[in-house]
Amino acid sequence: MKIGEAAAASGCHIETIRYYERIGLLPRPARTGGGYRDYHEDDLRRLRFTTRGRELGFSLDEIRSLLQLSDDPKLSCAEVDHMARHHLAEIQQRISELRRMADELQRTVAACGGGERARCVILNTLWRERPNAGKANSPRAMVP
Amino acid sequence: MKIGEAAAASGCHIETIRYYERIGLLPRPARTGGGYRDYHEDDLRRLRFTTRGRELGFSLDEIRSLLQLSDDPKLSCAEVDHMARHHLAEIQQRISELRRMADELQRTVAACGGGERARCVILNTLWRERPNAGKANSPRAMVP
DNA sequence: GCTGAACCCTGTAGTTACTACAGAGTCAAG
DNA sequence: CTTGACTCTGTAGTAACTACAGGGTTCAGC
Repeated sequence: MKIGEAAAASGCHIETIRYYERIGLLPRPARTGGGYRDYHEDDLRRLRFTTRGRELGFSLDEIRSLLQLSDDPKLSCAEVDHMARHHLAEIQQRISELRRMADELQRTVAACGGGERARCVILNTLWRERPNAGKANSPRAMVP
Repeated sequence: MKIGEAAAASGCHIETIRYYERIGLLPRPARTGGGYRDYHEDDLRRLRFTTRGRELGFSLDEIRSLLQLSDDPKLSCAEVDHMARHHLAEIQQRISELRRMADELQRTVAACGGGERARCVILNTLWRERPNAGKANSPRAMVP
């Protein structure tokens, strides 16, 4: 099957498939006489594994590891399990970070309400001092 | 004040401040005789506005717009309000997407439980066909 | 046999928001 | 006058794609 069909079957773009091949996530497929990529069932399975992993938020590096682990005949489930748990923890972290943002935004837009105040509540929030200044990014220490 | 102090006072890295200046988000500050950047209270306020905006998840382009709107004497609160609501909606979108991931990951790691099965439950999930294949990325249509 | 549309190829450059150097200059203390 | 901490410019790297430019291939229809 040609790359366009593989793209349609996997739900990702043609360029993405070529990108995955370029970075070595997918093996180089067979070629037709005219130089077109020719995907077989196995290539497609591997591609689907990748897109599925992306849908679960895994990075391409993590997916690369998962594929290697999966290829291993004496598969260690524990390692996969550890990766998944670690990844889940990261996602939960991101969720709580986003929720913090959403909560604060919600409060400010509720206070503003689209009205015509002298000074916008939202902008005031941004100009105001932060409650926990200097802790967000852990910048390098200043000696002087 | 020097850039290192500004970094400490704003909670972001020195390189980040220079980056903001380079892309025109912050105005070029005064310079000392030796060529060092010399930040004043106003520069710091603007920098803090930016880091605060980042904490709320706004993109640098959005922050640029917010700064312009804020500089406008006949400030239109409605526009700021619209931006904030739009941004909030995007964040909520991302939260629900992450929650979808977290839910599915949670189910699989719960089913696996770190045991030594013949075939890992997590990997099985990845190898399995997706329930809604081909819809995730809206790839370009295939005519043939 | 020829044309045109639809598909495919390689290679490169752009995106976001930084981060990490290299190689040099400045400044204050000892 | 040296040393160490700080700063400067400029460039290149990161993740995961996306978007071309400039060509080649395939095939249906005439």
